[in-house]
Amino acid sequence: MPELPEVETIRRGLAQRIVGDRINSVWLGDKPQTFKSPPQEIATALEGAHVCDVRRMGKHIVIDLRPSKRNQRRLPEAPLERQPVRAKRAGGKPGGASAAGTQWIIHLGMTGSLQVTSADADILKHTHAIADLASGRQLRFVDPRRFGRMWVTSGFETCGTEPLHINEDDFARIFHGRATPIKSALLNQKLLRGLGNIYADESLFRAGIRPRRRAGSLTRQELTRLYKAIREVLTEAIAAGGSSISDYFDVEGEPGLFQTQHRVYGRGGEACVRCGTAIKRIVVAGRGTHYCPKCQR
DNA sequence: ACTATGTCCTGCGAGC
DNA sequence: TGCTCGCAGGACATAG
Repeated sequence: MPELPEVETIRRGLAQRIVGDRINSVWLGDKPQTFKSPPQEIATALEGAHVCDVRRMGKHIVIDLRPSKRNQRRLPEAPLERQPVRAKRAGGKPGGASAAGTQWIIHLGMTGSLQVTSADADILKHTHAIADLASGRQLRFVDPRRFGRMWVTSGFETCGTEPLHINEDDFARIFHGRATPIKSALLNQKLLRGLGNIYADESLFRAGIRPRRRAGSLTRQELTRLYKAIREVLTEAIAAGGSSISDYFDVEGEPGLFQTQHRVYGRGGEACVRCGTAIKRIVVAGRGTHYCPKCQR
């Protein structure tokens, strides 16, 4: 399941391969829920567009496009998403630097992947979109379980703060007064964006905090440990090219390596790497949750 | 306003 | 061997 490190790995691979290229034509599949904009609108926005940049916001991939001359008509602005309660209004620049351009937004969901292939490569089952590039290659979106989504917009904004950008004080503030389990809070993209089930479990293990602890009950010392643990885990995972569990591969079809570094995720019943106690598996927020009952309090 | 839960979707592995 | 069943989970809708 692509979380921040996997999406970042994909972003880097994509940026290397498609920035500067142009989209000649687009094929979109017949699964309507994959497309959050009308398919015709996506096709119009993409066809002829020049790829300026590939960025990441949380788990979203943002492909910045300069529309073709023919299609300069502006897309509707992104609907204003409800602001998280404690989010401060960022100083008033409306839309941001690229508001003038078009953005192709892709969320990979659980099993989504993006591949840059030659035009004659076999088309995998569950391929939902293909963009023909001027270089002769194709950018393909494949997603067996169809939790992934794509759409086009301008001035894409999303709630939550990047866990690798936030400072420690703001991090601590996010959890203040919350009764929900800390694991649930970590998965809430409106608070922090980019953490998913794997890295939430791994971060809590490194911080020595039980997943069911009420978020608001964490001491400042624990929050400091958690802040550092998250940064450490994400940084290491990005360096390893992400974790390959089930369907994850980067744009070249290469798996990540971080799964060998998992200390609790997917290790229910096995011995804790630190103390040897059996790792417990419980369900929190409807998600499989793994922790060491001795190391995590 | 916050929190918890059900829903979507397919592949895979366990069990018989 | 071949079948059924249950599980995996990110984001969103809905209910409490």
